[in-house]
Amino acid sequence: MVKEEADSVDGAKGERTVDSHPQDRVNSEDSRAGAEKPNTVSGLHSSRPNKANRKKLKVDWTTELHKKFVQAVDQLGIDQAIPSRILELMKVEGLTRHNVASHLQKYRMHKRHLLPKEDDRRWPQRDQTQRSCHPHKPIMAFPPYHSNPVPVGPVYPMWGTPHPASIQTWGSQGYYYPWQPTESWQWKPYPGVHADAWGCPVMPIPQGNCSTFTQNGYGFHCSSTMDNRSGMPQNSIQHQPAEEVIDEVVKEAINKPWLPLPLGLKPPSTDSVLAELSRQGISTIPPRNQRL
DNA sequence: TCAATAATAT
DNA sequence: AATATTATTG
Repeated sequence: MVKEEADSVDGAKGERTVDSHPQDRVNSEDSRAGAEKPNTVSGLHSSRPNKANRKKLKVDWTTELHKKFVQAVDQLGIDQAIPSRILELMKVEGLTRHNVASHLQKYRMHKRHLLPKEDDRRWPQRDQTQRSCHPHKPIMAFPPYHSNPVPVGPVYPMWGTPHPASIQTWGSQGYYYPWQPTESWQWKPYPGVHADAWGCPVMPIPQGNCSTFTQNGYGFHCSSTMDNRSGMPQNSIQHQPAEEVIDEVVKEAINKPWLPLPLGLKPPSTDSVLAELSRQGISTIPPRNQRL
């Protein structure tokens, strides 16, 4: 049992391709995936595959699952981002509060760690199915005055990002998530959100790109200054910014709507934003609380 | 063995 | 609910 990754039908990928499963299977019992799946669950005794054994099976936090998780957290906002609520919002059968709590823990930890620090290069992605939306890895351009005139002040505590309610946003309207889409985390910047929604990089990178590229002032380290005694190909990013870089920028922009967009990013149209929201099942913009 | 990740305990 | 600890896995 252990992981329940198996059931991808196609066999093309070990992982499932798209969520498409409104209700994930958290530990599928299907041991049929080929003689494998040794019963790790010792306590599992044949009989009803149903609920009897759903105790020890591990939840595989696939991207899809995680996506839901993140979305739930997003919706709830940091105030309500509590395991039980998250659980509800996710509506994943079989998932327990504990599962969520555990994941939340990890989630928070990671955020804490890689946020205040330099690049928040996301976690390793375990599913490369839907890679970034930039097939050709265009390069991002940055304003020269990049030294960030914006007194972005303190680094936000990560989980408690301020609610820049009064700040002008990209869209013509002043709208955007009150609690802000704090997800600099996910493997995919925004699942299902396409380039059009968030803007596409359009310009080649200037040469002076070595320093920082995030609006915060921190960014990727200049590889030329690093001692690569190991002779690693680390300078690769210099000439060809990985999608990570792009992701980085996009995320940065998403996370800090109140900052000016970096050159090369076009703001999403209000329409696309709304469309995306409704796509995600959000037809109404929650003012603040979801609580009752 | 070790690191990562989820489960379980406090 | 949050955090700490333990267990499992690769």
